[in-house]
Amino acid sequence: MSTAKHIKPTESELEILQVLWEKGKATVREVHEELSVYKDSGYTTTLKLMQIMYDKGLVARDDSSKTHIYEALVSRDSTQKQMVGKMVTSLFGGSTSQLVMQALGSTPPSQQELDEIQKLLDNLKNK
Amino acid sequence: MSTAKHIKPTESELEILQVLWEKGKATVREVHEELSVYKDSGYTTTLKLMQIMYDKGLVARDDSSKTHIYEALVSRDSTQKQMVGKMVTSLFGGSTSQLVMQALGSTPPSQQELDEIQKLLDNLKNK
DNA sequence: CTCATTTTACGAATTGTTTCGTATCAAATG
DNA sequence: CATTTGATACGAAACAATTCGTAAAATGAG
Repeated sequence: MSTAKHIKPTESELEILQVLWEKGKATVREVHEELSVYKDSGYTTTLKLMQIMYDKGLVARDDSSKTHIYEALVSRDSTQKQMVGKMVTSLFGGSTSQLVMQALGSTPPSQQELDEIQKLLDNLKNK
Repeated sequence: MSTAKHIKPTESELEILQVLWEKGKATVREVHEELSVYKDSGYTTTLKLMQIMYDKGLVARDDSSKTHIYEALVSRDSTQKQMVGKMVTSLFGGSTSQLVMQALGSTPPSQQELDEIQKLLDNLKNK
């Protein structure tokens, strides 16, 4: 039992999870390189954060060799679900459709993305 | 121009804004009563938070009489927009449609809500 | 008017997050 | 083997968010 599902990652932890979800497995160095593109905190900061995430159970770690290899323990999907759910209750009074309308209204996606959403919508309607 | 749009309310501040959006204007006491339903921090905690929000420019305050009357300075709509935007970048790699799909997929709205979304979708497609 | 109540103000403790400096260890290079 | 390089560990500072205790001021009841 993972018991980590209800842990809410912080902003910085989310950034790191992003990278891990994308890469699957990664060293601190690799994660830090990615973050460096848009952030300028030091290497040891990333290291410390990932150690904390390990303590919290957000990531797994293979420390069989000198350079440790990390991996996300929470899935992107479940984290998205958790945070979207939180947002729906805390900001949209529980109305999922309000959130959807807000999202679609403020930054309209491309034609192709609209088609995908349409497909999902069609699916939901036939129930 | 409010200049407070880019301030990100904290979790607790959001709870207070919730009440202010609902009530329009309210005293600290009134806000605290509402929060008490599901939270058990003290009255002075709510007071302090609202004072901080005043300093930050998140709320307005009428202190012409002893009991001050507060009012939200940031709109529910713009706050939703801001937080949804943040979530899209930080959790969905910038893809609004991914957020929409996640939201629709995990807690499907009612038939009527689906129709509303469909209407918005039709609108977006004709552009 | 006096006292109890309600309110704001404010300092400060507590807790959580982010950041970095420094020590230490292991490995590679020469 | 000595030195440089690159990695982890760890403490602690800096900052932010939350919480409360206590004081002081205004109000209202008797």
